[in-house]
Amino acid sequence: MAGVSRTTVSFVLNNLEGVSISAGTRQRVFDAARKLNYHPNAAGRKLVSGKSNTLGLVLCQSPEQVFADAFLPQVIFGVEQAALQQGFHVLLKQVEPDDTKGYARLINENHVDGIILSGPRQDDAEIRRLYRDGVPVMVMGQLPDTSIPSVDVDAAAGARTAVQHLIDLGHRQIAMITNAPLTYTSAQQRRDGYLLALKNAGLKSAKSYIQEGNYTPASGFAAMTRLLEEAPRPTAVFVASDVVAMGAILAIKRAGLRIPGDLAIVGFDDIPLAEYFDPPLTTIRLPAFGLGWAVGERLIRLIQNDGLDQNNVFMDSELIIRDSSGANIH
Amino acid sequence: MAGVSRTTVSFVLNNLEGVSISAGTRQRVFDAARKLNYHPNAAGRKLVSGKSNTLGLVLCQSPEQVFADAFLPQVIFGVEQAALQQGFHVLLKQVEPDDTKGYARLINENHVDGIILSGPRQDDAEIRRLYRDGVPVMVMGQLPDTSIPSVDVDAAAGARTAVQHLIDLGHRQIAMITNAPLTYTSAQQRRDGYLLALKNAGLKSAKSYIQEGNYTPASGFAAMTRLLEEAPRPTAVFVASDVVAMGAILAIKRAGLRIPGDLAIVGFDDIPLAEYFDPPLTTIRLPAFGLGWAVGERLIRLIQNDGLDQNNVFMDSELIIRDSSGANIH
DNA sequence: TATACTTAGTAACACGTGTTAATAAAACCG
DNA sequence: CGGTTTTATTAACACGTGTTACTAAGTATA
Repeated sequence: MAGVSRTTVSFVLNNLEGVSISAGTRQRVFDAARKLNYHPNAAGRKLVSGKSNTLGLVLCQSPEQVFADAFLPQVIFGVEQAALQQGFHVLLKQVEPDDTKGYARLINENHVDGIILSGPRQDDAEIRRLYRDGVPVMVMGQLPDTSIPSVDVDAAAGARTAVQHLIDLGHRQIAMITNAPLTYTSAQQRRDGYLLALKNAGLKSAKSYIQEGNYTPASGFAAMTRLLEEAPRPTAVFVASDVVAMGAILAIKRAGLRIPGDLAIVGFDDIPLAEYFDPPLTTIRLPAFGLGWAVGERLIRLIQNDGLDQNNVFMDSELIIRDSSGANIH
Repeated sequence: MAGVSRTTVSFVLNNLEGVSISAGTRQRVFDAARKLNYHPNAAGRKLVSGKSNTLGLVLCQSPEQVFADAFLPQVIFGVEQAALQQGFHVLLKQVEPDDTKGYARLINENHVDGIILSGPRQDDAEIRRLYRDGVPVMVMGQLPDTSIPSVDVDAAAGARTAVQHLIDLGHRQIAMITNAPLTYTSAQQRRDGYLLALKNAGLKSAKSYIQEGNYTPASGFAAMTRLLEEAPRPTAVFVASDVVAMGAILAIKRAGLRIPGDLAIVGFDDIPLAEYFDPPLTTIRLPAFGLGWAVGERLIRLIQNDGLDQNNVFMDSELIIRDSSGANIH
């Protein structure tokens, strides 16, 4: 329609440097493209370039985990934003935690240029294979014994801060409820921060003072019920998940005890509702959006072969002091 | 490597019917494919077939909306599952609410075969254009004055049930806090259900008894504070969002009133935490996962040119009776 | 045995793009 | 004016697949 070859059209529309096209021709191409409502076909581009301009966001969490994970949307949006900024798309893929190999297809069949793995199992062999084969890969969370680049919240430091806060308030009998079974790294890290804070303060930690939660309020209720039967009863509890803390708080109230008077609570995550708990929850705020953004942005750098300044990034969390820890009561 | 042509390979691996290939050849092809770790290239397929086997999931919600939307992950997972079952992928795309045309590119450039639009603006012109052009499109929610196929919760019916529940408990002064500004369809529907329940019971509805929320607990706190100053003070409030209800509940407690003794509350959504509110929240449970599943499954049918049994689907919600409405107190 | 039909396989085209090497025309230089 | 460089444009190939039309050989039928 513009009276030129396909090649010329390609040159003009891609605004290629080092090729000279007269202004008149250029304009004719633009006009024709507009008139024909022309849009370059992605499949054609992908085929010839070998690039898909797409990030694979693989979620390994089980459905229960996800439903309880109040800030997964923020993480996803962070990835989206980072991708958008570089003209990338985001392909979402959920895989059952035990379904290894479910996502390798994305790479093998060239659907995506790289993969973000959220919440992988410790023994996930597929991600290691992809990494070894030179596939651009980022992990959200941590994988031991590998040099796979990752972005994670410095959960241990956050947990340590949370517990230190309780220690500073004078508590000596501090228990903990984990966010998940200790087979999960994120649960281990938070417990390690708890233990470290106790150790630094010269406090002892009893095994029975650590109860396991599993993402749900119900598990928090059960765990707290067990803790209330401990002797001596703890005067403060670090609950490594706000959602789990919600259940724990209900257990405390049902037992007729008061927060923070009888029992101080510090949570973890700072979900949007935490501020509206009764009492408002002292907790650790996670940079959920920033986490997603960072992991997306770094994966794109890997894809484009720009180097990473550091292989493993740990993002800082922030102590948000509200009423449940008793710090605001004078 | 198998000593046959590409054509034969294609026939064998796609298991094409109506073509006869000897068992020996077939096996040689399989063996070679395995040995070479062969995976068909998606770009090549898409190019020749014109199909991308991908659904575009477009989220129009603003970030604040999304962060507060506790069951967005469930919806997304529902779509994922439906897609997975038919061998489709899901491409996620967030667009600013005012950024029309942001997602048409997905179709124009053939990234996706169809689009699911979640939470569109009422005046979204782009979706109407796509629909008119014959693009497979599904809307989550509702769009007035169109015949675009949609899946939605029957929010009006749910709201009506919630309010009827309060009426059945003997309440006559029933106020409402909306989940969002009334410019949003979902807010309108829930309000309409509220009004209908009142009307059917022969009750009058005062304008000042309807206060607006905007997805956040903070807005619920503010709205409830206004309601508490009304004379006569309502004896029950229907809050059209559990998250907003969380803020409303805090306002009630701050005012020294008791739930449900002084003020009964019914929420909407049944977020995972609703059961652990203090008091546990009577609310309307939405089939979030089912919603996502239905919209995904129907979009695929549209893409494959199977007809839809009905153009607009309304899914039922369910009244979950807990303590906040006072029904369990005898 | 001549004919028709089935079986097994392939050559050739098409999809829509990016890129390299080549060509023709124009401009510059001595 | 002959030769060299620059400018504007294109022909031809490549990417990896699905599909149609065709061939050749084998097998049943009359």
